[in-house]
Amino acid sequence: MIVRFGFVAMSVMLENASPSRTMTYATFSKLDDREAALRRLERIAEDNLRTTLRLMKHCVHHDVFVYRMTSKVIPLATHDALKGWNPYPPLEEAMAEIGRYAKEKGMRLSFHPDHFCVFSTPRPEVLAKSKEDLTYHVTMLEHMGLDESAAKCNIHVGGAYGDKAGSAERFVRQFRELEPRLRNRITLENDDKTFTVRETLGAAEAVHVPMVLDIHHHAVNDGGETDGTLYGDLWPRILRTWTGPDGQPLALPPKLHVSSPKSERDPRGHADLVEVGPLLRFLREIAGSTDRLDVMIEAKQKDAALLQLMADMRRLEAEGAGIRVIDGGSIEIT
DNA sequence: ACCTGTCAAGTCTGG
DNA sequence: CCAGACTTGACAGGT
Repeated sequence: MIVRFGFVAMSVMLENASPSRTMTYATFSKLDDREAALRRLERIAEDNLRTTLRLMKHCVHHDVFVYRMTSKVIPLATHDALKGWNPYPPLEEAMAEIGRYAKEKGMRLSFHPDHFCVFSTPRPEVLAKSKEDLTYHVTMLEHMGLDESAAKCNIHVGGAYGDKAGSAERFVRQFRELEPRLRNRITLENDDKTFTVRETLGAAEAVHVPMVLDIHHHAVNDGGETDGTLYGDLWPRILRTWTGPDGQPLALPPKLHVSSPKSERDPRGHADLVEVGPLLRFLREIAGSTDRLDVMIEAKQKDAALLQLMADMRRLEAEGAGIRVIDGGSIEIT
């Protein structure tokens, strides 16, 4: 099994490399020339896209081909007071360049809309806002020229509202009503408080989208599953969500999210780095089940955490741990 | 240059 | 029923 590693949004190694620069609405609304203010937002967005491309080159330099872009590319993109603003035309070239570079280098790009994208909500206005938010992310991928087989948006099922089963059903119902353009862009991830692996998997199967397994979320919200049910039942079903109707693997390999608990006091928080031991144990358990796997590192130290993890992998390789480090961003479990 | 409070958002909890 | 917690990186405004 070939495993590629990636990281999220920003680098702690590069200087002045935030892809999430912004302007608050308070500042925007104080500017008296609205058109000029909009141009300023567009300029910030363009800078964020240039920085995103710079981060992608940084990835490739380190043999990293899995990268999640920040959701905060276009400041105030979905703000209610900016309805009617079309920020995309001036950003088209910058977005196209990102897509071209990703395809040229074989990079897997993704988005993870924040927890405000909730298709289980009972509130129509929140559902409408969720559609808007997802549309924003999908529109960017479209402008990048990355089709739905190449780039996805990962979300959670959402809130439980005191009735988890009913909320899951509402998720499925409301999700099915989405335009195919949005539906076909989704992956679903188990969360750390509410929807467990089994519950998320049920929803993913019902709406026919791939499921991303977050092993840290599972550790703190396991729904009483054992290793036996995880490896014997749930994981094979998760893998099946990454195949087409013909049973053939999708273009995108299955994806895993990995992080380590921040502390005993805050077990759900993300630590600076990722512990190599538990991750490697998991990878070994599933090594025979798929040829390829992409692992998203979600650590406070971002790219530095990925580099440290790879250094740990090299050490284990030298100790004869049955892994082969292929390059700076991928390993083979043998 | 640095520090503290605020911002975005929706859900959930405590009072 | 409403205020505050939660989460995160960056702004905004003060020193």
